[in-house]
Amino acid sequence: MKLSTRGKYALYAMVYLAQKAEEGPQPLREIAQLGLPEQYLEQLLGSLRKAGLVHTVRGAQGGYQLAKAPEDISVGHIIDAMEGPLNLSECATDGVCPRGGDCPSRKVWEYLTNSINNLLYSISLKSMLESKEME
Amino acid sequence: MKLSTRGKYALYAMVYLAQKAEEGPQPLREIAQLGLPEQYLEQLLGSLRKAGLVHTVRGAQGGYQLAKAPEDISVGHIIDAMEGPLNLSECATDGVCPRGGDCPSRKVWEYLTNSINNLLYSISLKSMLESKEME
DNA sequence: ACGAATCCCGATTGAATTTGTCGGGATTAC
DNA sequence: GTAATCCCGACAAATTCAATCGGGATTCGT
Repeated sequence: MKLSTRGKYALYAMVYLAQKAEEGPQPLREIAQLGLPEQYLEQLLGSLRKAGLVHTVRGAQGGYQLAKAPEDISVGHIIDAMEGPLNLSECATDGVCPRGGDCPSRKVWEYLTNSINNLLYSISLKSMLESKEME
Repeated sequence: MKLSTRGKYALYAMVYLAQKAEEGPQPLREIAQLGLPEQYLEQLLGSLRKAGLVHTVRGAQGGYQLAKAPEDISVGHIIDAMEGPLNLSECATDGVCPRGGDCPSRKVWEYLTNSINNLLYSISLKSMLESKEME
């Protein structure tokens, strides 16, 4: 199981923005210096904006900045915005499982989905920068 | 983030085998009654065999059975066998990250990988059948 | 020894998804 | 007005996933 580059790049970008949170809008060009393909990154930032995680300033001297405080943005928010809600098995959500509601696998999907989401949402950009909560 | 059908089907099959653990080898045909494409499932069972999770009996009256007790096989073993080791970001393992070792994202990948693996390996087929450990 | 029931396995195909690129339009600072 | 930016939909390439195909190898029962 692997994360897509969408989620990965987006997290890199968001960490960058968190670091520069006090310095006004950061242009795409700058952020892409992290080693990310510029035009692709632009798309990703678009998704982050639509998800309400970044705020953009258009025009010259414009750029991207966090829409909320770093402690209010979690890895979960970011991954969600980039890849859609974590969904290990449709069976766990859709309810279109041919098996009954007592299917042992379904319970595992639900349990895992919840657990992983808790994990993801418990790590904020701020805690990342402080390297906290990660032992 | 989504699980591939490889992992999903394999878990269904393994749960089935765990249920029939006392009844001798189960032919592919039987297992596929779960609603899984037969020839595809055959491939998957091949991977499970190579990973040492199932044991096969060839020839007429042959079939598949668990290679170990249901309490000794975890969801983690199965997912691993089907999708390779959980690897959210190569950066966390390869060490080929252009960023330094103090990259905040890298720590998150490592932390998440460990946490999720712990989760996965803590759920055995046996506990699944008993619906334990899942609240 | 034979036939039926099985597993084994590599090759191939088709679809979907991912990872980008391209080109031009809209907005704003200076 | 011009340069610096963001915005956005369409396109293309590469990769991965899901599944099928065709035949080979093993073993049971008789």
